[in-house]
Amino acid sequence: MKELLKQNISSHISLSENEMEDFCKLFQSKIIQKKNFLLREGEVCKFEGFVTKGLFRVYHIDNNGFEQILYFAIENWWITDIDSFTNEKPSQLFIEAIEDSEVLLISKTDKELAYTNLPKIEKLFRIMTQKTHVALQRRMIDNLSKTADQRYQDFIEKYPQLFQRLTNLQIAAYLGISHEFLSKIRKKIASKI
Amino acid sequence: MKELLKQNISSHISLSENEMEDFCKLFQSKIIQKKNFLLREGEVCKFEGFVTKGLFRVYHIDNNGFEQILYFAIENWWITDIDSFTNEKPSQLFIEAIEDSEVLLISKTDKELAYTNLPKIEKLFRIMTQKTHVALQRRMIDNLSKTADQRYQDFIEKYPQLFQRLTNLQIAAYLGISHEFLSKIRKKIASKI
DNA sequence: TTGATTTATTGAACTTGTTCAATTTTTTTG
DNA sequence: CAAAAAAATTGAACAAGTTCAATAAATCAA
Repeated sequence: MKELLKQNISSHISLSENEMEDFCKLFQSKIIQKKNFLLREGEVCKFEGFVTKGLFRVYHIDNNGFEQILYFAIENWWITDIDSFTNEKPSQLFIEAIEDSEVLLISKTDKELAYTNLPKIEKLFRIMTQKTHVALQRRMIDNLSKTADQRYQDFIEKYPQLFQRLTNLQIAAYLGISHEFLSKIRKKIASKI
Repeated sequence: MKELLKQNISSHISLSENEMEDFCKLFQSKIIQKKNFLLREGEVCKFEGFVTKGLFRVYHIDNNGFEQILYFAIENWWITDIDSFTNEKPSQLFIEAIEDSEVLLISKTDKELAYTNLPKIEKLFRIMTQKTHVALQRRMIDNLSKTADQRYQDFIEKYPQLFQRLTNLQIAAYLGISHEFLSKIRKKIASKI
């Protein structure tokens, strides 16, 4: 059941079987039904999670009541509010299950413990944070330089499997546009084929 | 001369005097005159840098020839293309000195060495990457939810000292808007006072 | 210090994206 | 399966931001 997690860790660093076992023991499985929350705004994020089943959206609600989706997380992705988790402050984000889902959670204390016991874990999370940072940097550049139309087509191309599991409302909230405008983009694209 | 660097490191982790000395020895000073480059698109980024004097801009040029500024770095800030540096691939970014500047550079091999010799260095860079990631995440949300007007005013409020050292062209390239539009925003704000 | 270059401002026409409201289509749930 | 809820589409009027071109102001280099 923790096979996917072990596989994911192995793709970043190499651990002995014992080290892997010991580290993975620190994770606890949690089932979250569709439309339920792993985290709500105002709560302190007490976990770092690894999705083994389902799909989550991580979003923020701005002052005008609009939703901005920071990212989605499907199987084999990590999920947390890194700001709230590391600084132990109230989160500004919601993490909601879009499908019936399962996550493996590790608490902050267990993670800190792992850092001290096994420096390779520190390396693991440094590498992971670096990778997500690089991805976000690319998205930042794209958002600054591309039109909504281009960003939509890039999204479909980059995440074809994810795309099929999302509604247009969710994709629009990720792209930072209204769903009506996304609808018009889709129409324009369809007419070109 | 490396006082600022030591101070910066101490704000993230605690090292003994010896550890600090040994680590800081790995950095070499480099002077970069205004309008010169620390890194150009296509080159592999061989360093991680710490700015001790001056001001840099880190930017990308898109397919239409437009500049997007990812971030600025002044004294006490770190600077690198983390994607190019960690994955040893050609950079998509330019790093250019906006003022006569000085940076302390550490090479990839020396940094890797430090990681192995002193796990606390791994922690240092994990913490730093996390912090820049959190900052970028906030900027991402702001870019998705706020108008250019708001983003400009936020920028001035957040980085008042940096703001004074930049041209409006540079600020516009950071905010992701044309400098003409920034000019109009400035006029509107001025008329309200 | 003057000429050259870069930066900033402005206006007009245009494009991209939003808002609101009405309608249709799809999905969910009892 | 039927009713209700959620998602998607469409059009019209509007707002945000761009583009281009002309001019002014500031800075740089000889």
